[in-house]
Amino acid sequence: MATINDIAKLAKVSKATVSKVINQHPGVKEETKKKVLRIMKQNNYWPNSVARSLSTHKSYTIGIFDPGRLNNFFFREVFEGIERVCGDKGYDILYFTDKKWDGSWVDFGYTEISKNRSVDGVIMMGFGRVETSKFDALLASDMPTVFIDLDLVGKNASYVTSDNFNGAKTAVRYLCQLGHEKIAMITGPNGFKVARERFSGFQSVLDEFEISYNPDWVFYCQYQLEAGYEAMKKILKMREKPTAIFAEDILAIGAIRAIRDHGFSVPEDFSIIGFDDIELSEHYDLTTIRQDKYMLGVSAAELVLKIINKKNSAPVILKTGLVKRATCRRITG
Amino acid sequence: MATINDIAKLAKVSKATVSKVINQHPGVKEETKKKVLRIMKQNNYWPNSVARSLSTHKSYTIGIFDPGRLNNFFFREVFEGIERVCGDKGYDILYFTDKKWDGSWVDFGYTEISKNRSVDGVIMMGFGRVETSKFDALLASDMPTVFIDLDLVGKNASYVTSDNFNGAKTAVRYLCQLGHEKIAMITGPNGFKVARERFSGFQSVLDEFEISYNPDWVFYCQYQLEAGYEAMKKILKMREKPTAIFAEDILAIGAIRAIRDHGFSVPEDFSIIGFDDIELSEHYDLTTIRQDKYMLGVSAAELVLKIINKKNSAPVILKTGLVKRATCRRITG
DNA sequence: CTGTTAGCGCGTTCAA
DNA sequence: TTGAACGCGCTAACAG
Repeated sequence: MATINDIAKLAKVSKATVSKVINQHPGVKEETKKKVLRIMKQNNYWPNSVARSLSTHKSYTIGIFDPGRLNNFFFREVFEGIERVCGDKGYDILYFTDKKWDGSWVDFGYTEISKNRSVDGVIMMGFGRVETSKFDALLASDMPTVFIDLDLVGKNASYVTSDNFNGAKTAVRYLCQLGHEKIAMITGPNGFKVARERFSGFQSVLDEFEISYNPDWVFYCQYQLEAGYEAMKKILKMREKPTAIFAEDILAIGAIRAIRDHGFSVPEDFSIIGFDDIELSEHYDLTTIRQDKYMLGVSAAELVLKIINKKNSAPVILKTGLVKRATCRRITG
Repeated sequence: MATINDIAKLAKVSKATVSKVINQHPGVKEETKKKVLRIMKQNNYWPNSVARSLSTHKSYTIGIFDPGRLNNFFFREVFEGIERVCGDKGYDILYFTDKKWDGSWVDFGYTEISKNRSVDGVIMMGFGRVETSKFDALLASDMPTVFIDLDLVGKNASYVTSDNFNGAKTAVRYLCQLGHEKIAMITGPNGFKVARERFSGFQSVLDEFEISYNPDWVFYCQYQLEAGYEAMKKILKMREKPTAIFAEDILAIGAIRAIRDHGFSVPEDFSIIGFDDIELSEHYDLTTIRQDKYMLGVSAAELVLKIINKKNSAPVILKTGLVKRATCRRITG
């Protein structure tokens, strides 16, 4: 690979001059500029980005921390949005792997890892739990940071999220309007921020419709199909059963499978409404609340670039929408 | 962030000594080593990887080119395997985004992009078409490279793939053994290497069972559910219909949906066998040939690391397996 | 065993 | 308008 020195010699100028044309600095005679550019083309030269990073402290790279390893129906779509924006702006993506040998990310610190690799900013996704202390250093640092679905702000940190509270309200309200008064909720771990917000929306609508809240009909579980399945099995064993269930998509799908496996059907016996609208949901004809995952990624990337460029860093909250499919029906009191 | 100089001063040694303890070079007195290590800990110091890359020409980073942008049921799982191995070995992953502004990857060249970013090796995935010319430069270069599902070898290049030919044979043979003699195939674009191999396997078994080959029952289409749906619609309109269909999973699922939408059922009216065993397949209870996608990723990452370390670089071909579920039935001649 | 010195490839003053 | 010289943080001979 040719270096800036090679080009300088071939063009019979100093490397400083070459550097100036590369970076489009003014103060280079048009003639020599042309010449340098030509030599660069001829030698298929492109400045080495590592050396450049070392001296500019800028890498045109966005780091991503993602404990879910993309093994998740949700964040895969988010990733697409991030990729699109980064590509358009000339950034590549550094996906931080989870190193076993150094005690993993948390022990070493997100800030250190990011600075060490000289990424220009980081996106934190898939950290659902509400234990913000491990992010303290990052929030206090000057590393441009954007959290997805965790409303943390800091010196150079902000977040993007869907409007979980209102999305949940839309879901439950829809159920109520169809005549349901006995509504269960199967949701994520109690420690998860998004799960809490959705639960708040759920309760809020119950109040609104003056429906009494039954704690036996609320299930907290891991975000896995099997967990939704098990929760539904418990519901099926109750003497007093709900007529409708609100659950995040993957859990809703688990519930649907449990219902079918036990000889019941959807929506005849139970109405189900989801939250997320993951790809799988369409295959189950699941009525659900759609989160625009691609836009979540786009927004996160755009926001981190804004912070990098010292523009505003206001959090972004995305609207959700009701997607009516076939798992909810009207019931008559 | 502390630098090696800061540590050297604090420890009252030269930075060369610090460098030696960092890199675990022999020839440092145990005592000074302890001291340096202690100072490093105290100052939360970790060597800057960019500077280190500049002087060592090694970055502990594996690059990935993936035109499918992970927006694909298949490569998402592959990615997990890559991530696992890279993480265990201390490598991060640089995901090359598709830049619009520089004429995209192909115009600028995979080799240049890789060298420019100083990645230690690259994995090429999701390049299905058989147009190998655009890889010529990469194959001739000394950049350690591993292709997934494209049997290209070069100076420092090799590949991993599933045994598509034998996998396809297993699938079709299973159908034949169930008594099917009228078998259609819905497959990917004719230009795709994996599609060709599977088609060869298909034909091979037809010969083996002395079944005449009917070209009207072979459909080439994009790897999209809708394409499988449309192909099946055509089959449904034929007067002489096959009794079984062999198709890659996403196409098989499209076919199943078409069959159901038109009032027929699986496997009563048509037996369907897939290839891939993507996540979605289980939800359709699709009998299929499983590719170990996670292992494909693991193997690719291990192979590229071997090449980097000048070990052997023999191609890896992974076995496939038959996963019996509910979409195939025995028929009586 | 330890320190000095010279790069790695590029950006950026500051003179000329 | 151009170039010499220094610095980014670290590694790698080579001396001492």
